[in-house]
Amino acid sequence: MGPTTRSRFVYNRRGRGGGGQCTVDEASDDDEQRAISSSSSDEEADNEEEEPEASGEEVDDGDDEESEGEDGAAEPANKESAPPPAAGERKGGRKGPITISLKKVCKVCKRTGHEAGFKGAVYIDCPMKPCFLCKMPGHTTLTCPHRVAMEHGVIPAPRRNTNTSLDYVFQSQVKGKISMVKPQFLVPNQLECGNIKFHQRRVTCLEFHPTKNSVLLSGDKKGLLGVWDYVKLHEKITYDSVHSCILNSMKIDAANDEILYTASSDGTISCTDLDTGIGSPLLNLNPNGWNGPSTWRMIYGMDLNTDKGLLLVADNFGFLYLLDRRSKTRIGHPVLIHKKGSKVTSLHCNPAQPDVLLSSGNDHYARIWDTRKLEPNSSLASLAHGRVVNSGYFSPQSGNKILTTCQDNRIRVWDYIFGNLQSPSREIVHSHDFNRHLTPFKAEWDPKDYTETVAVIGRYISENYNGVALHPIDFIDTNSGKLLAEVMDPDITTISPVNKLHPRDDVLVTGSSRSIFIWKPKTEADLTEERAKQKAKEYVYGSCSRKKSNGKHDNSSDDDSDGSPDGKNKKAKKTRYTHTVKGKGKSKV
DNA sequence: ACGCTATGGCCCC
DNA sequence: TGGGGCCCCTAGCG
Repeated sequence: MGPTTRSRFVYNRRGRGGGGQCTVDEASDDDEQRAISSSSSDEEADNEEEEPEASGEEVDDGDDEESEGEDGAAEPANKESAPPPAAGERKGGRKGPITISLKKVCKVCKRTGHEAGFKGAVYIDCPMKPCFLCKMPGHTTLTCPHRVAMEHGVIPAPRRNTNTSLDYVFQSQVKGKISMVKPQFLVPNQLECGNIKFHQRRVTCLEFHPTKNSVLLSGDKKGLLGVWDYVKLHEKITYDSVHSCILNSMKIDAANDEILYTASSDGTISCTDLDTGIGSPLLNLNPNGWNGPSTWRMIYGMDLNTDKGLLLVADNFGFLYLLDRRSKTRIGHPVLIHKKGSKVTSLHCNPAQPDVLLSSGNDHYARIWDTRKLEPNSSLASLAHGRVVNSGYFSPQSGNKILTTCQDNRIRVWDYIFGNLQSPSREIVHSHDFNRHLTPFKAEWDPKDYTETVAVIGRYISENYNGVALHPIDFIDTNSGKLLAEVMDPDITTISPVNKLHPRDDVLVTGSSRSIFIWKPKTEADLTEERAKQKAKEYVYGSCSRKKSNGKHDNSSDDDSDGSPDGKNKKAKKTRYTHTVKGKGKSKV
């Protein structure tokens, strides 16, 4: 029981706002936090308590759902989805054959005759728009060929143990070798420590300390930098004066691990001594202050060439700057590496050959450079993308592969950088398009996976998970495009664009809105409890199902956002979105 | 319960 | 080539 309880730190499921989420500051002792956390049975209790409040409508609810069918204007309690006339009917004169379908107005395109938007936890695409997932016209997400079912969820299949001779052979000969070949891949899918929420704005970057196992660095949109220990949560330092706006990137050299480099949209690079807390500016691209957006320089991409002691930095006008780490001086002139005036979104030095640099940009390209011979138009390769490239990374071990995330909802993989780079080896359709309000999604390699296969990335499009719209974090096999795991928790209803895997441990850290979450793999005990919980739930549904449907508030996270569309946790079938691979040379999707 | 707003990217003129 | 407007499966605040 312990572990799962642990995952529910958010205990203000009743009163919004007043309930007081458990922030790290307030309750420093994590054991106490565990004690307060609510178990699943509490949840049920809450639900039932809430029901009487809305009981009058609840009854209607049930009836309507039945009379109108699944797709129609069901979920009338959902204020938005119910068109005004229908709502009126319902309020006053109960059910009846409410088939006033005439005035269906689409919330997306504002035209009549159809409806789009959330129906409970399911989002209905507007048929006038291209597919939200693959961006091609002619169909919607529901019928998108890239929407395929995932075979296995995050919960592993039950262990086979038949004690036959075959099993014996398998255990003694085959299995031993398999684990030699590839260590078991453990998905950190269990919330380990609750809602860590000291950032006041959305989290924009996260980084594990390269040598101290439980030390984590986090940055937000305001420029706040947090250095903290996720085992001893009270050990936390925040720096609010290092940067004045979006903290875009952080780097620590493992060989010199007390110095932290940070890059920000305020146009500066700063280095902070983590021992003394003293910071000093390394670069300021806006020495003359604010003169309007057309001149203000922002820094997004940054990386370290540890061999040469170089810091590589790129701005939103397409220029790359080289800095000598020690003398803190610029080397040479800025070099235009992407279309003039376009943002360079990320930089990555090849782990095997640090002189080789990968840059990604708003000009729809990722480019490979030799930093020893930098000139405009001297890139070793230009990798074309459909839209803005959010990030590009060499594979963490050999540096032979490239993984990019592009706003055309595709993750691209190049298997061999010395081969033909004309087109990617694979394109994996995956929902990570974003609007300006979110931190860009970036698919990142699992640094522990020396087969250089697994990547992690948050998902934009929501999925109906037991009646709640959630945005999972996806683990993707970049060789096959298969979804290995989707990580989510009913308490996290916000989108999780920032994800980082621990360099050594099976730990995932997620930045979702203002909150940070730590995930670890599920233990046997977790699984057992989960099954029990599920069983209990089934029982409740079975015995008093009709009344169960509302509970709009019961799942709201601390964020208390209305990012969760109303009425989303109606009971509804689980639908899954996933992704598919497009092999080289296959017809255009 | 609203309504506002971030300084995103794209399209169009 | 540059500015204005438009589009949103956002989130949090007043």
